[in-house]
Amino acid sequence: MTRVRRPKDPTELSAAEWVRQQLIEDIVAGRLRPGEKLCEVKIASRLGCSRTPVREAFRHLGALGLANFEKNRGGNVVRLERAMMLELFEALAEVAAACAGLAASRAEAQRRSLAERDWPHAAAPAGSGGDDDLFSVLFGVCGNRLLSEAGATIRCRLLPYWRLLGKAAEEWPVHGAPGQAETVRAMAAGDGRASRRAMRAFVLMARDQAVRGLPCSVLP
Amino acid sequence: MTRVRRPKDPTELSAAEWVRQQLIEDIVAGRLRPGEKLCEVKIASRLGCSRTPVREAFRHLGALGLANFEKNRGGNVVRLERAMMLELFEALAEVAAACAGLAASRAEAQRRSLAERDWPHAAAPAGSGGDDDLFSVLFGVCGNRLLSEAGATIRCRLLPYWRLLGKAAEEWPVHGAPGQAETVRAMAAGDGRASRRAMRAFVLMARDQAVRGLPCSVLP
DNA sequence: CATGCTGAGATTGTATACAGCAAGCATTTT
DNA sequence: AAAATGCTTGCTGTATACAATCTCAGCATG
Repeated sequence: MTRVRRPKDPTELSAAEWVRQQLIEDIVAGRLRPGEKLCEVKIASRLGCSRTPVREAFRHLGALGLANFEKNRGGNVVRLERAMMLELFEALAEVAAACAGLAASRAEAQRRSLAERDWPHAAAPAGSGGDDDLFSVLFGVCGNRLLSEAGATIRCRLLPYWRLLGKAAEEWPVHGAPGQAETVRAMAAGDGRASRRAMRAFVLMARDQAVRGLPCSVLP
Repeated sequence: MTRVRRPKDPTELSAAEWVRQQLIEDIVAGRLRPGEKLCEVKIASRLGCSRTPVREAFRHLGALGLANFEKNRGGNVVRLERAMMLELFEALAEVAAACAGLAASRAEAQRRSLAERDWPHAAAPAGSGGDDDLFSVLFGVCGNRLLSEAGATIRCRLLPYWRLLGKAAEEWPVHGAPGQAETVRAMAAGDGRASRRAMRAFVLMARDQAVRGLPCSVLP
């Protein structure tokens, strides 16, 4: 893998933090693939720092659920099994539904802004980094940082697989748009119950499509 | 603070992990109080290890939201403000409601076992460590590890303040029991919608009582 | 041929050394 | 006297050294 050096900009970014961001990006973007071994020394030399910041970053990845580490045996990028992916989607559905429900009861101005946007692409686990898709905006206006973070974390864990959907993901906007639009309408109208229901259904539909789309070789 | 040494039992517990557990217990039990400064050197010497494992534990506390760390300036045990406590309770209500809803749709045997227990004390943020209160059991039977963990984490962040409620907490079982019983009944009956509603109302009631009970000196 | 042992190499866990940042205090300057 | 400046001290961030543990090829043995 190509060697990267951290920009020599000592402003506000410790090596540990930089490494952490770098590794998360690498995992989400698929440069570090599910199941891949994470070796402190190799990562450290690739990123041009010592093992210490790498270790701290590793522990953070572990806390986020993006990697597994066993004592004295190093770690791997988490490789989801079907059951776990179903759980992740289920949890995402619940958290997103809760966010939608709360968002529906927030200040009307914010909600109106939701209805007026045009939503770029489907949002289920969705666009790799852009922060203007349904979820990112939803998490922004729901008014509860904890739910937002929980949702964002869960989404992060699904993203590595999103890329692998390939063609199936291309069809997403087509099938996803109606559910997404319905959710947005309900939120804009301030109907909490309908928002929850629509959001939950939307994510669960995404789940079915994703689980169907991934062959057993990548999702055992 | 009294000096503690980790048991010299090399079975399956790295120093870092031990320190982490120790610090979490200290925070939840109030031995390390909200706002208290966390100094690597002092903690390390108190726990009889070097700074390295302590640093890793610190990062983990940060990820859990139990402590804040600023670059080059060390950290403190998180001190909640009223607004944040409200957010935590709100998030807990949503997550617990989701768990209750899911639990209501799981295998009947598990649900029946819920109805037959007798519930020791109220459960809102509740009992410091026991794992037989409503929440712990709920998280166990809801069948979704992610929601369980999210809920447990949020609860952990509230626990340090629970202790401070003092007399108000004593009254808890009285006011809390009805809502709790209703929630359990609904889950045992397999009524998802009622389970969610009852659980949400139950936690939000706990919130109001907690926020009322804490003076401004401890909850700015 | 299968099985178990062994020792070298690799990798992690922990301790320590060193450098850099931050806050407080004393001294100087106006 | 008040403000500015430069030390001093304590702490954190990172690198590196050392110890403990795991892995696995190679060999002996049944």
